[in-house]
Amino acid sequence: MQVLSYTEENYIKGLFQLTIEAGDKTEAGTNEIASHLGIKPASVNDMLKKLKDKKLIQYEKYGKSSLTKEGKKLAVDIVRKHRLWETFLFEKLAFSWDEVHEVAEQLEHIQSKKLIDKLDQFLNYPSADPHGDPIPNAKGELVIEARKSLVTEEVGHTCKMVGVKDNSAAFLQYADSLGLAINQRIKIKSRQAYDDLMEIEVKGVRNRISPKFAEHIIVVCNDCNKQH
Amino acid sequence: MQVLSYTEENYIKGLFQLTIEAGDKTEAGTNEIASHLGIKPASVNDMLKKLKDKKLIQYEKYGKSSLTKEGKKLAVDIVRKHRLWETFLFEKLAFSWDEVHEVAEQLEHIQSKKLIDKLDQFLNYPSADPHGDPIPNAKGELVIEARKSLVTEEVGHTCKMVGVKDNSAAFLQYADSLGLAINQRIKIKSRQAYDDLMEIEVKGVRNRISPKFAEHIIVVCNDCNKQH
DNA sequence: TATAAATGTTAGACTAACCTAACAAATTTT
DNA sequence: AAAATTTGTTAGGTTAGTCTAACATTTATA
Ligand SMILES: [Mn+2]
Ligand SMILES: [Mn+2]
Ligand SMILES: [Mn+2]
Ligand SMILES: [Mn+2]
Repeated sequence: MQVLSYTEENYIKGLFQLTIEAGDKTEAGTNEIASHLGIKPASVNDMLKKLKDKKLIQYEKYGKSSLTKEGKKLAVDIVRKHRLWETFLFEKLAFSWDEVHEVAEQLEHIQSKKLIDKLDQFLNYPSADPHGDPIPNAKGELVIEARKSLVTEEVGHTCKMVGVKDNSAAFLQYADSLGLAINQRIKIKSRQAYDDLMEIEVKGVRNRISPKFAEHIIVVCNDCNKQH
Repeated sequence: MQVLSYTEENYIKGLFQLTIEAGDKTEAGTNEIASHLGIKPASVNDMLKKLKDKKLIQYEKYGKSSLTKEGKKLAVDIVRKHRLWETFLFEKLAFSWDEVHEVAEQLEHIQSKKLIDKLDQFLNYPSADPHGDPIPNAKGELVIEARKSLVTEEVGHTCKMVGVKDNSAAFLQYADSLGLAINQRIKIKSRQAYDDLMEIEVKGVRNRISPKFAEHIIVVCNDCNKQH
């Protein structure tokens, strides 16, 4: 397994997030990758050629890009490191939910297999990071449960929050203020037909939230599964 | 306080090690810095000009280099991070003595004041790393005790090991095999006049060691201090 | 003190990772 | 199907950090 540069790692991880992890797509375009990484399309184009040469992605001129098996393996490994570090920061160093991501962006690039395996052990092999995202195991296996967005949840159902789609501090702080956290139960009380505002109940407290906000809360719902 | 690149940090740290930390010098030459960092003198020369522009070092053409106050502050901070991470790896993740340095070389460059302060707290504000080297506090204060090399120790004295001067795995493993570790008491039994081999006693076991080896073991000695 | 050796500098080149500006292809809209 | 828009590529530059080869200065030695 080849060793990538800091920058190459970020491209591979970005492509993973845009395809496999997004769930609904298997490939991503040059401009899309560029805006995701905050880099100009011309620069991305250069890197795509390089990653193709290294057999980490599939790419043809004017076509979309996708990870090869090897590329995916490397990407999952970076995601594993990122989430284990976030868990460490949250659980052991008392970082708050919205502070862990930025530091993990740096820590995810530390190269030491032993370090990450020992960290995993130290944290008692966690299955999810502080945002509820699943942590791949040492073999690179990623268990993706049946998840959905809160915005699609039905009135009357009670679901459990398992993650977020937005990691910005603004979003996370807003979520906090509503009592929302990983593993928090959420009951959908009503949905206003006119503007789609949802009324939710969290720890006995009711609040109304926008579809834009609800869109970014990921939940699992037993009620949905029952009456499938 | 300016933010340095990964590379600039390594130069500043290297110069710190060659001057202030070596104890016996206040400045270092271009070739000396080059061989310490494993970089060619021509490249070092470029960087010295750049660091001078940033007011981190004093340097004149054909002269030696030394850290400015600002440069020293930055260097001490990197050393603090390096040693806190080594302590973390050793104490919390069960890394062995000779494995921590390599990984800490990467971790020392992570940029987050909060991270390092929290780590310090998590480790209960340690004063020395696994090799016995002092850890600067959050204010950048570095307590340097009166230390000496084992090779200069007198026969009959009992001293305490507090550090090493060589961090290579070969050296550290050799030290381990002799029962040597931080805070380990060492008694000097004799010194052979012909070849300067020293006989030491560690945990009741006697061994003979070369001056080359003894040179790299750092000790503090109460017996020496008594008869000042 | 003249010469040799060691030390330090400069010039020119290279790579990785980025950029802007101009252009080309593909897709969408009219 | 033509035009407009979006998407992607190319050419040519820049910067940081490295190198080699040639040259200059300082220091040590004969
Ligand atoms: Mn994250
Ligand atoms: Mn990253
Ligand atoms: Mn070290
Ligand atoms: Mn370093």
